[in-house]
Amino acid sequence: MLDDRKLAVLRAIVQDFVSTEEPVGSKTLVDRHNLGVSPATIRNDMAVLEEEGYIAQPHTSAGRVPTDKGYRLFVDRLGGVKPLSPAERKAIQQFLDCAVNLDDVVDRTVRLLAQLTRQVAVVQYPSLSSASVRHLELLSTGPGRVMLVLITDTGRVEQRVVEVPVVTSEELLPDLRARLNAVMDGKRLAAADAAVVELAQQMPAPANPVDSTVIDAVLTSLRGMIDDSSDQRVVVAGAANLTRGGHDFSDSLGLVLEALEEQVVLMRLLNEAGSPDVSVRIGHENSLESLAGTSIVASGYGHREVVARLGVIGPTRMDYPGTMGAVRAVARYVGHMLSDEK
Amino acid sequence: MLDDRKLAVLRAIVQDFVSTEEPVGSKTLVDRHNLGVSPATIRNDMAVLEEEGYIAQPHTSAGRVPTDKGYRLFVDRLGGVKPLSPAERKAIQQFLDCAVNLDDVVDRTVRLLAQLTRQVAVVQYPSLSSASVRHLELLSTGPGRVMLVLITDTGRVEQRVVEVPVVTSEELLPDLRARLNAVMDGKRLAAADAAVVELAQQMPAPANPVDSTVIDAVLTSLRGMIDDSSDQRVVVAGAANLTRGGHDFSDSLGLVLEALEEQVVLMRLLNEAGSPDVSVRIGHENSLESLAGTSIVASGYGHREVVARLGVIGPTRMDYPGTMGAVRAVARYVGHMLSDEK
DNA sequence: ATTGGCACTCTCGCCTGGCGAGTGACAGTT
DNA sequence: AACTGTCACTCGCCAGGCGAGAGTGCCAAT
Repeated sequence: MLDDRKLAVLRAIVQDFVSTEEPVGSKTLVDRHNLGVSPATIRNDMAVLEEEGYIAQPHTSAGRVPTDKGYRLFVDRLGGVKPLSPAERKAIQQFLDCAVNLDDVVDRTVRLLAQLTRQVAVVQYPSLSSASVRHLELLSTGPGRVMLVLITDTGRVEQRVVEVPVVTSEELLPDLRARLNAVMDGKRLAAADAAVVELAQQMPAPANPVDSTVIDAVLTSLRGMIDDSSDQRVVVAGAANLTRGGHDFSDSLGLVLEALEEQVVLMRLLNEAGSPDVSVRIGHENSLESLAGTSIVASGYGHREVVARLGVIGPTRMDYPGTMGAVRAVARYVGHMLSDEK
Repeated sequence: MLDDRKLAVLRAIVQDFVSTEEPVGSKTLVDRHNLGVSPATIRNDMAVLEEEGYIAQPHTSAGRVPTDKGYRLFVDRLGGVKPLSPAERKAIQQFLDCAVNLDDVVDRTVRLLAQLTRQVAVVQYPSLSSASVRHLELLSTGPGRVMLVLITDTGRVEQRVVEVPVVTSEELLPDLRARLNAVMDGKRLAAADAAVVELAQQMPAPANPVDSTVIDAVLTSLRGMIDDSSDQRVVVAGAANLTRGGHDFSDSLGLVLEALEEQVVLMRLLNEAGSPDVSVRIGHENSLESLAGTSIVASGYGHREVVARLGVIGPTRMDYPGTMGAVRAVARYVGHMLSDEK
């Protein structure tokens, strides 16, 4: 149905349209790429491609433009992934190596990705639920107040303050802390929650009845914290890049900006393609109406297993090979990062 | 020089222009506001106002538009501050009361402010340097690794991991922690830094020579953390609001978005007007070239003293009284919030 | 000081016609 | 059977011209 030349034509159309941002006609096509045939032949091929729905013309007697379906074919079979230059790789490494914090890692990653791809970058924090507990700390931060600090092996720190009824006895908190760490340490968060429940039942009845309510308060808050912090965070950078380039979707720009501020929406978009490797969703393929004109290139990242996802959002007319290369490279480096830095 | 009527005319021009977004002429002016005079009189007044630089016309024979100077006069002497409706106040309170975290407070505040003013909201985290130390925790998170967790009375938590040469002796960390807390507790961060230095000198020479390097590593990292974390963070929300309204500065939109992603820039903008109360910077009054078309309404917030600032950024053509009212109200509520919640 | 009238100057929207890019169809060539 | 050259045709885009409308500045009158 589609012979090699037709595929070559489609590839050429995509490449030209991406770089010039203008509908591309048969003449300019043969001029720029040296396909060994005449414009007329190309026109016939283009007619077929249009019939099959891979390209379309914005209006009669304008050049052709790839459709979502056309981009999809391009990404799957024609474009490939363009690896980064050694210089770029080095720059990535140097930039990320300076990070001291988990926050810092994420922050640098998202900026880097935005700059590298010149598009909007989105990075999800390493999920807590797939992380395991490294330490739990209980601090008395004032009369009647206890602060819980939970530290995971991905370097994330979560804190919460609990109001407890009264001043507790001296040894209560250290004791509770020791017990909790004993059962939670090294466990996955989901498992840790179960461990807390179990511990609550096995706890010896405390000497002081007030202590019992304190323990109760702390444990419920802790469970709340575990539960609550599985809703993950994402950070965004490079929104200004949306204004670059032919303001082809200038009216939908507001809608896109709105979507970028909705954590849950971004989360869903990132996770829609579950593949741990780099994946692409083009135009209408993603579920959000307001993002019909945009594509999302995403990838999981992590050390041994995928702990979260990152990606970029840009117009469907984007440089897929380059973007995919950048996303893949950054995802890998961040993965390494997480293994040794924290 | 400017009699009462001329001021009234200026006020009317500002109000009309803000609501209609179109240059306002003498006729429509007398129609909408019932100044008891004829258009011709208004024209004379407008000529004077223009001569003085309070208004300008985009082109001959179009209506008049307020200049930055005109807005300034309006804000200082004519507009006043429009208090929020009781319903709005209640909504603010309810929305903010749900916050559990410092992060949560800031997050909710910035969203609230964006929604209330329908503009871009900016909230600065309570500064660490004006905060005081509530607790310092040292945790061993693995062989050769120590995590520092610093908690301030504003509820902020800062952490950092230190690589130490070898496994430390059992009592070293608890001992060090006790000493550090003893000298730092309750101190302002700036003072705490000095206290750490002093402590370093007074420390008895440890039994084990390796311990000495550990102590060194921890203390330098701690000082780095104190120093480092005085660079504050800001969060932004409502960027989508920039696209609302007549795309009068559509070309500069990209520049504004870029500015919004630069933490340092935002910080400077917020702090430019040092007044603890609500302050306004109009158009070219703020130092950034790319924000020439925008105004910034900001205010300090905090419980007893100003711990940080918040504000909104919008087009110079904005509803100043309403915006100022919203900013003031939110700043106050967040102040209350900080006093008791954390 | 205020007013009504009048001439003037702009911008904006609309229509127009010419231009050029690009196509589809068809007949000719290899 | 596939490719090529050609030609008529269709549109969108870009001045240029025209009229309407809005608003001003000035001046004489009250």
